[in-house]
Formats: sequence, structure tokens, C-alpha cells
Amino acid sequence: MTETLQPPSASNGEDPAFAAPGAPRRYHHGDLSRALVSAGRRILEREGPDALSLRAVAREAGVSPAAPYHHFKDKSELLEAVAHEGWEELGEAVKEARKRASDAHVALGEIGVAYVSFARQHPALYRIMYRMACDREAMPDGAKTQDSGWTQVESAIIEAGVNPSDERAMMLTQIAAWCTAHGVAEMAGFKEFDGLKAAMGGEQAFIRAVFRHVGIMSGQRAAS
Amino acid sequence: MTETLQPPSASNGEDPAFAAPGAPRRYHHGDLSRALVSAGRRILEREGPDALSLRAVAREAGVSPAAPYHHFKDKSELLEAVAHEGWEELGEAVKEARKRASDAHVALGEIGVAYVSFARQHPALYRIMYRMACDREAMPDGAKTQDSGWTQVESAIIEAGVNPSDERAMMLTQIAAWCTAHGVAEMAGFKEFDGLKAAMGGEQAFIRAVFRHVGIMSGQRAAS
DNA sequence: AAGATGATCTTGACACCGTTCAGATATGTT
DNA sequence: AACATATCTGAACGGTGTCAAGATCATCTT
Repeated sequence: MTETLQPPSASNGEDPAFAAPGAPRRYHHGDLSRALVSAGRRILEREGPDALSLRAVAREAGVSPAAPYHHFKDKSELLEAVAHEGWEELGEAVKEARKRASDAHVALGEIGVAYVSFARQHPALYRIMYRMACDREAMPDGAKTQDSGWTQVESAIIEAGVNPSDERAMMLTQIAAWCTAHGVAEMAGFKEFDGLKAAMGGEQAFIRAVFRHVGIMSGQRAAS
Repeated sequence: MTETLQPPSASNGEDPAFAAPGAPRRYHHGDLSRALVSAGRRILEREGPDALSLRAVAREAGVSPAAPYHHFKDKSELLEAVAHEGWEELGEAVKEARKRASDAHVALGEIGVAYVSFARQHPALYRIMYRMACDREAMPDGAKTQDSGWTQVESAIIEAGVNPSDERAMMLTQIAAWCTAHGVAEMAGFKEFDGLKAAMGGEQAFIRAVFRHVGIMSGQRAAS
């Protein structure tokens, strides 16, 4: 703990996200709350979710263990911020997937693949994202409004043929889609499927194939 | 730490699972590893997964914090044992659901509902079960052999019309079923759906409805 | 029967964790 | 220049997983 006495903003010298480009390190840290979130994400990608302690985040940002408490009331509030960033990025990936889909009939499937691909590219982040969503009472502000991922899926469902005025069917389809995507996202990481994934020529092909077989749970015939 | 000096087997005096009925408390504890697993499960049901620390389990079993290390090399090895017990019970629930299903064509759906129901009845336990399964390299011994849940699903898939000699299709259907069930199991606990669940007359009805809408991800038409 | 053996449990310690609080320090305002 | 406020540090508390050393007890050997 002796070398912590350096100027607080020394550990993020080259990152332009922390202070305005021209501003000459204005202040104790500059913009700690943003720095903490990005430090948390860096730890997540580098060392996994178990290494994501509040102290480690503070260490990574170059501040004392108590500093985060001036910007977040809790550890979970910090994680919530990290997760929020993740959900926004996932939302954009979903949006682009929908744009890419030529036929409206397959758009939902493409969205599902995009969802799972994101989760697989950022497994530690996704874990946190989902964990925070689990314990939440309701969806966060701005999740259903605007052009969020949720709304994208909603539109895709309508285009897939569900009657938009049937609120219950809309909701149930939305939920079913999310359930499926989440289930595939988590289980696609299982190591016991590595052999199958390799035999199918990559994880992407594996994911698509699993989606194609999902209908059987609803009593439909097996997919070809 | 002063009242810990009581005889070690004092805290489980009336529980018949720890020592053979006639045996007069044979030994230091009797059968600590089993006692630890059941203590862990008790904590899980009573206080949730976050309260499940190794020390708390030891406390609940009436032994010192280091005692578990003579029976499990790790905390995670203890959790694995707890999870194993859970998977076995879930397997039995699945088995009974399959027996209950009249038509082979709906057996898979019934299995799914049974899976989710179990997860919802033991949410904390299921969380641990799934977490341990995630980090596992392969399925534990005896999961695929004998009449386990996995094998039950396998048979149900065959009866649902998948060609049993097509190994890949069998595997993919199995995985898709598990993904779906897991996704529904976790998301059925979301508080944001409480309103919908109530409007549908209970969680059971909600679960069935979600399963019915799952096929849309594979490009099928919306369910009625 | 007595002593050796090895498994089982306790004690005490270590590093790390989340969290709090009093005090130091820099910023913004008057 | 002096005050007020936001921000950060240092030290502490109770909790955690884990380990090494010692105590205790069932069982095996002689």
C-alpha cells in the first residue's frame, strides 16, 4: 500500500474517456464514476466475474477502497451500472441483427442469434447483466421506451404475425423469446458441448441449430 | 466462541439422518459429510443462496469452520454435493411427469413444466445446481447412464419423433429442450411478470403458456 | 490389554472482502 | 481570503475461504 500515494489520476493516463480531452486533470480524479464502471468492465473481461470485487475495481481505477461509496451507494449499484452498459450494447446488436434480416419471418431468429453471440463474446459481462436483471423489481427506466432491444423484439414479433392488440400473446411471445435466448446463451458456454460445436464447424452454426430445434418443446414436430 | 465447546454432536440431537437410530453417537460427529450437505440445503431454503457460506454450513452442523475440509477439498466441492442431491430429485420429478403424460406427443412439454416447477419450488437450490453445472467440464458420473432425468428426456424425444440413429439431431433436441426449460425456469421468477402470472390464474398456467409460445424462435407460426 | 496409527475435529492465523466513519484535501462560492 | 461542499484517504469492524499445527478419539496391531 505504499505506492498508492501517487497522484490519483496516474493510472489512466491515456484513456480519453475519463477527462475531457483538453481539460488538464481538473480534479481529484476527473470523473471517477465513469472510470469505475470501465475499470469494472476491464476486470470482468480480464479475470472473470469472481474477481470483480469492489476493492479490485477501486484498485484498478487507482483510488482507495472507500472512494466508490461517494458515487454508488452499494457494490450492487456499481454492478448495476456495468450491467446497464452491457444491456445497451446488446440492444444495439439486436437492432442491427433485425436490420440485417431480409425476411420478417426469420428476423426473430436472427435476433436470437445476435443475442446469444453477444453473450458468448462477453460471457462474464453477460453473467453480471443477467444476475442484476434477476433481482430487479421491474425493468429499468428507458428499457421499453425508445428504440431499445425490447422494443425491437416487440416489432419483430408483430411482423412475425402475432396480433399486436392481443396484449397477452404479445407479452408471452416476448417472454418466450427471451427465455429461449437466455437459455441458449448460457448453455452454449458449457464445455461438454465443445465436441459437438467443433463437429458442426463453429459455435455460430451450433447456436443456429439449437434454435432450430427449440420448437419441439411446444409440441411441434422436430425440425429438419 | 465460548459456547462452541459443547459436545460436537449436540446440535443435531433429534435428526435421524445423521446417525443410525440405535447407535449411541458413535464418534466425533457421526457422519459429518452428509450432515454438512443437509445443513447446506437447510440454509439454502431458509436464507437463500447468498447466505450459503462454508462457515455458515459448519456453524449449522455444529462444527468448526475448518472441519468441512476433511470431507470436501473446497467450498465448491461441498456445493457440488448439494447440487448433486438437487439434480437427483429433479430427475425423479421429470420421471414422474413423463409417466403422467398420456400422449407421447406432449410428454416433452410435461417434462418441461415439471422441470420449471421444481426450479420454482426450490429457487435457491436450483440456482446453485445450475451454477455448478455451468462450471463443470462434463456431466457428472451417472447422469446419462441409468434412468436419470437426461435419459428420460432422451426417450421422450425419441417418442416425439426424432430419429434415434441421428445422433446429432438427438443431441441438439436434447440441448434445445434443456435451454428452454432453464430459460423459463429462471425467468419465471422475475418479479416484473407477477402481474401477468396473477392475471393468468397462477404460475403453473403462466409456465405452460410460455412453453406454448416458445416455437416462434424457430420460425414457426405463433401458437394459438 | 496396551500402545501405535490414522482419521477427524479445533484453534489460531492469514489475506481478502464489503462497509463505515472520522479526518484530510481539493473545488467552488461568497 | 475565508468558508462550505464535494471528493478522497486511512483505519477499522465483522465476515469470508483456506491452511498449518495441535488435540482427540476409533480402530488396528501386537
